[in-house]
Amino acid sequence: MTPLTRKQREIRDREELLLDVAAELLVEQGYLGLTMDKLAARTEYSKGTLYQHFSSKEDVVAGILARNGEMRAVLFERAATFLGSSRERMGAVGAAAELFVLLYPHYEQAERLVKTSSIRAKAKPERVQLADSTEFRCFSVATGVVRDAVGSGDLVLPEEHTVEQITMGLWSLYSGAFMIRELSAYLDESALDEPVSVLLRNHNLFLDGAGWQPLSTEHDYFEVRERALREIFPAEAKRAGLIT
Amino acid sequence: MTPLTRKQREIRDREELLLDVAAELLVEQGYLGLTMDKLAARTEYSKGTLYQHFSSKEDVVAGILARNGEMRAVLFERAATFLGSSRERMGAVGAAAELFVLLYPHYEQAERLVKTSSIRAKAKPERVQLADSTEFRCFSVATGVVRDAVGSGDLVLPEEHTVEQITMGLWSLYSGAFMIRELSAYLDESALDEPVSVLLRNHNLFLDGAGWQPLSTEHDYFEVRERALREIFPAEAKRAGLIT
DNA sequence: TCACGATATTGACGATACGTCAGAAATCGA
DNA sequence: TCGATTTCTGACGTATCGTCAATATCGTGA
Repeated sequence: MTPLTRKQREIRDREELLLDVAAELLVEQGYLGLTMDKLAARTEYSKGTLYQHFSSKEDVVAGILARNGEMRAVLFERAATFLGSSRERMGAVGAAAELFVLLYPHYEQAERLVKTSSIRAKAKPERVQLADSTEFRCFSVATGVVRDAVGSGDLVLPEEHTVEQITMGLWSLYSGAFMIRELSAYLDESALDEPVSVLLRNHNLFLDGAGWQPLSTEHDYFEVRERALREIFPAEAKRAGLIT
Repeated sequence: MTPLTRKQREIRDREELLLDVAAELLVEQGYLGLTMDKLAARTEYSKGTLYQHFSSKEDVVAGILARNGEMRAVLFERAATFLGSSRERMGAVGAAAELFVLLYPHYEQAERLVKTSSIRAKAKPERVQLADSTEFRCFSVATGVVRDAVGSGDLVLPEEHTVEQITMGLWSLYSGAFMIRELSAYLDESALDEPVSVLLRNHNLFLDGAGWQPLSTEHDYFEVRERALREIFPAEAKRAGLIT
């Protein structure tokens, strides 16, 4: 790595600023309210300059996704270092996922947009790939924990099942819960007032179903979650209001 | 209900046509490629006429969602009439969910868009509510089956758990799997080649974890799925290629 | 310090798409 | 048949995207 010139640093910093302001706009006014003219006005750069960074409005959204995806991957990787049984480590990874959606509430919106194929198609391929790769890193971290569980004997895979399948089940449980949580903002009156504690309970049911030891009936995974947050993410969890 | 006049029928039929063509455009060219001018040109109506039906482009997408949502709700309601144990009936509901995504592949795309708040905000509130209510009907059908299971003693809810929570877990498993399936179109190389059989396996793990009798270790739920499709949805399942 | 070529920035502009509305066309009723 | 009413139409005003010729800034060597 050669050191960056001043100019290169300026450009990198400017891109950060642009993404910050774009994320703000996305939260405040949604996808349709995020316009290149507004972004230019708020950042006090011209539209031409914006287009030196991003090929299109959709590319801006992909940029937001890629940047926050990187943060999520880092959280997942840190979570996997939690000291404990394999199932406890998976609990820590779940806690990281939870923490992430609280810290970056606009991520899901950007994700949904970039997963819409016609929007994805207009973003720079490199940026889309970068965003995808951060998601893949997260998935890999989780799969690694499942694999460790199989290796240590904590988890005996039922016949025909694979480690990826278990990961995919958990992944689905989390993404479904987060989606419902976000939606409940306008659906409000649902019998599911506390999506997050529901989430950990379902995480436990699923892993119990797979026979991953120790079962939730024998171990307090709510306590594990709390401990993981305190030990690995003290600052972030405080910021998100998950611990005091 | 008073009978519809000829004019009213014409208008209703026209709306069907508009939604058909709009769904076509959405599939072919995506959200950004679906334009009101194209829709007008293809249907040979003028833009003014389009706007007598829909308040905006976003409203068109919500219209697609509401119409297909209605079909999904009907499939779910039929599935719940499957004769068998409570857990077998839930298997039938899962099969309906699977069938639906195969029959209406564009539904998910429309759903993702309408769940994006700024897009939802531009559609007619009645139409959005209609789309929401069809989803709620599906959720209710599933919850009803869980409740029956509790009533019959097939399922003893673990302490602090609720029927809605079980439904939400299953719902998440399905929506997560469908999302990944759709995405794998461009992510391709994943260790998850057969998202759907993975799905039923995860469905089983989750319900086993909840202790819903009879457990998948004691009963062949792949056979149940097959039977449900043949008995309740013979025509649709054939069309989707799930049975021959 | 200044001059000059290279690089970065700007904002006006063309193109496209949305949503509207005044006028044209079709329908209805007497 | 003809006027009233409803429906339909597409040209138009506005907004936003993405471009590019013109302008400003920067870096460097005399």
